[in-house]
Amino acid sequence: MIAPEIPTKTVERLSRYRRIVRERSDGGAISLFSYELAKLAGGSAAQVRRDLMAIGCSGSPIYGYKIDTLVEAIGLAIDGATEQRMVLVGLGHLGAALVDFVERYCPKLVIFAAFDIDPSKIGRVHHGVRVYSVESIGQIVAEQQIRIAILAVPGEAAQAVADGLVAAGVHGILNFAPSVIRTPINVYVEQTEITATLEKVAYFARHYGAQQKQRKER
Amino acid sequence: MIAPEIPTKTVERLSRYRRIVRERSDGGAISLFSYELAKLAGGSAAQVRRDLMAIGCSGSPIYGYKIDTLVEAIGLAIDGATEQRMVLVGLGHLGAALVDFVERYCPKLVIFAAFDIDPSKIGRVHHGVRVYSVESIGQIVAEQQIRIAILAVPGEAAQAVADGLVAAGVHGILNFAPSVIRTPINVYVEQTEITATLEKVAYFARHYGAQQKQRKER
DNA sequence: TTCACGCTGTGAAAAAGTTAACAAAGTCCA
DNA sequence: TGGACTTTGTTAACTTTTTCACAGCGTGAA
Repeated sequence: MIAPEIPTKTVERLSRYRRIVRERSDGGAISLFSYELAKLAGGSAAQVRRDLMAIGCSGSPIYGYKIDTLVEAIGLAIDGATEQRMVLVGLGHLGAALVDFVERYCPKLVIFAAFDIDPSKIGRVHHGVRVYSVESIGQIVAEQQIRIAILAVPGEAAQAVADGLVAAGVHGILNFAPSVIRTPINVYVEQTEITATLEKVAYFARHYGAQQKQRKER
Repeated sequence: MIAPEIPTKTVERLSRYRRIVRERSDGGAISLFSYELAKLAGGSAAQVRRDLMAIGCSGSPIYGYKIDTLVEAIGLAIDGATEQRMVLVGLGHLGAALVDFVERYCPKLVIFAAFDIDPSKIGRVHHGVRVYSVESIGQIVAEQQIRIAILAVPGEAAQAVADGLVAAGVHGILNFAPSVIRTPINVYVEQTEITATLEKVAYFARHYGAQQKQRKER
């Protein structure tokens, strides 16, 4: 299989589907229909089928989609062959929350190391993750050939840290800092705008008469 | 002015623009051009102009957009007339981080109260926010006529909490829990999928040869 | 065997979002 | 004064994403 080139939005939804069907599987289910998954994930049945089609996953008109086949296919499509190691920069409240998230919900992702400037945190181990000084970012990332980094630092520090990460060989950055970072074009950056998300919810909550987003499930 | 009905994506970007131009304004700038804002925000100049057009904000070919006009126009478009009060459910690491975020970057949003099940937190004040027992959610939300809620609870608890919030009159929910919640159609729900975002970055970092998303800013 | 049923897979249409491109307008400089 | 320059406001083209709609296919009932 070459590069399937899955659309951005589909990748996101596949991840959600996987989480949902895993839960379903714990409940004893063997298979489900597209409309069931759509209801659980908040989308339309056609979209579910199309997303699954994109990764070459097919179901039967009788049983729907087999859950274990589905989990496997999603894994094949979006996970790497091996587990992927990441580093986390900034172990404040947000960083700590992220460590828990990854540990709990992302079995194929591992936070290999965390970095902070607070001397009282450096050298300690938080949830199985060792904390280093930010000064050693370059060295550790390069040595360990880490390709993915999570930024949970204050906005002012984000660009400098990002520069160091890129220089050390990182290809993907998930940035939670409220400031847009600039990188070479071959680095994938996902900018998580918590502020913007909050303000968006406030806006649409005020305009709640006119729904967008809300799927017509039910 | 009636309901301007601004597109979802535009609302998000406007929020980002505002944050950026505010910073710029601290730096002494009076006005900027669309291409400058585009570069700072990671988009195209045409998009910036289109977004600003959507809120009836106009600039001059000579100065570009005046920063204070811009901030005011964005505020008029996406903020309410008065500051909006929210409640936060779940004061773990993530919740604590969110309190800081709102305080620091969202001057028009106030977290009025937080709720948790941990007795050691209840009754205390965290960053100016008083923590109550989750049992009092309904009462406080209804009494104070809170319309927006942030969910930072474990996935298992999300649906039950959401039901209570909706019953108490909430119109908008920002859900950080990794489980999709169901609500009546007149409630706006924003599902923040941290897990999915992480996996997406991992996926695209691996496929970094083929860029999407990355704007061609230099 | 034959029919009706319900769901999948998928092309085609529609909608949403983004980029390109250009007329209009103000300023500067000669 | 007039022409070159720069950037806005906006329309049109284009791309991406979502929805519609229906043929095809096992199954189970008759």
